[in-house]
Amino acid sequence: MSSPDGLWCDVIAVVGPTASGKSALADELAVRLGTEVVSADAMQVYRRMDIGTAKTPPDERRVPLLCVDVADPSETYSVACYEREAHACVDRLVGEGRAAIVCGGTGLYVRAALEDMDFPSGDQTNNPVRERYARLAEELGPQRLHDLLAARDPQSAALIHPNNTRRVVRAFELLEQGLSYACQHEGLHVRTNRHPTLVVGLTMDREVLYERINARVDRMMEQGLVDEVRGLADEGLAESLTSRQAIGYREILAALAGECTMEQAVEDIKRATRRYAKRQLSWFRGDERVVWIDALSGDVGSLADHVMELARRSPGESPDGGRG
RNA sequence: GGGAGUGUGCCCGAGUGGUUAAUGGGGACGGGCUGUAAACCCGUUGGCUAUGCCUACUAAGGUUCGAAUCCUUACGCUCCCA
Repeated sequence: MSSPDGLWCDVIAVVGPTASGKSALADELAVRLGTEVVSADAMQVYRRMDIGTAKTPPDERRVPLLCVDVADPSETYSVACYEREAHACVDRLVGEGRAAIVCGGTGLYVRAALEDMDFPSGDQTNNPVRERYARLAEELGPQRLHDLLAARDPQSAALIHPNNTRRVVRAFELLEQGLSYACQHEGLHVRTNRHPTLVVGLTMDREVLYERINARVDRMMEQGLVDEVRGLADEGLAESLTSRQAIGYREILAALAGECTMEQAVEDIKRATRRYAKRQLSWFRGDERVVWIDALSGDVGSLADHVMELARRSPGESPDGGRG
């Protein structure tokens, strides 16, 4: 294989919870390897959502940041769209004999970038079928909708908790396309990399992480998060299906609508971010490919040294690396 | 100084003599996840040498077969009159 710069891998993924320093490390790695960074973040795909998504400002990027600013906040983006774009970016870099640096905290997007997810083709996220079942869910209530699914597709129903209406609706949507949620669920845990990949996970002491999150939210406020949200609200963010669900945006939106004080909104953002970090940790802990390194063990430079060492070792000697 | 309240698990807050280790909410922790994923959903949350035991509703006594629930005192907090 091409293995650039004496590396055993073609892709280096940097994952971990928010505020753990992924972006800086990815940027450093990309500089050293003369390559580019592919973002794996579900919210950074949106244009003009910069401060709240902690997008590295263009003038601070030393290498191109891909898969960022590819959608309008009014659009409803999805993993399937992301997968296509991410694969194109990764393949281009690898094709040029360069290692692709994938960096992000959205677990599902990371998988989409690294693996072939094979999402069934079909309608957009926003579609009449989904809307119809969503409405039905409201009429019947979660339990009865789930009962309905159980009658038509017991295997899928068994996999989805009755309260998880979103998934139940999605199962119906697949059913309409002649597919079963249960079928695609099979082999869910088999992770097959498209290219030889090193996945590095950044962790740190939970308390320190939370302090960093709090500080980062305060910084976002100083940088003008409220103005950013206000601007987006003027162009209809509040109606958007996906982007208004972003942490930081929905809370400020609520405050702007007079539902709570701005002070309360800031607290809500911090808490939501903490929880998000926890979920991210939970997701990545379940990924056996991840080689964890302590983000507090050194500065960006030494962390990059560490990663380079892992990437140069042959897969056989590395603790976990080469699988897939 | 006098009077009236109140004190519950990490926090808030129900419970006013008996299926009570104690409803509920928050927080925290853990988990799930294949087209909204920063979303959506679930579980745990006194301790243990655990099919049972111990410690628990400010503290110490008391009443009772039995108390977080009733009584006494102490301490803390709140309010009212001075």
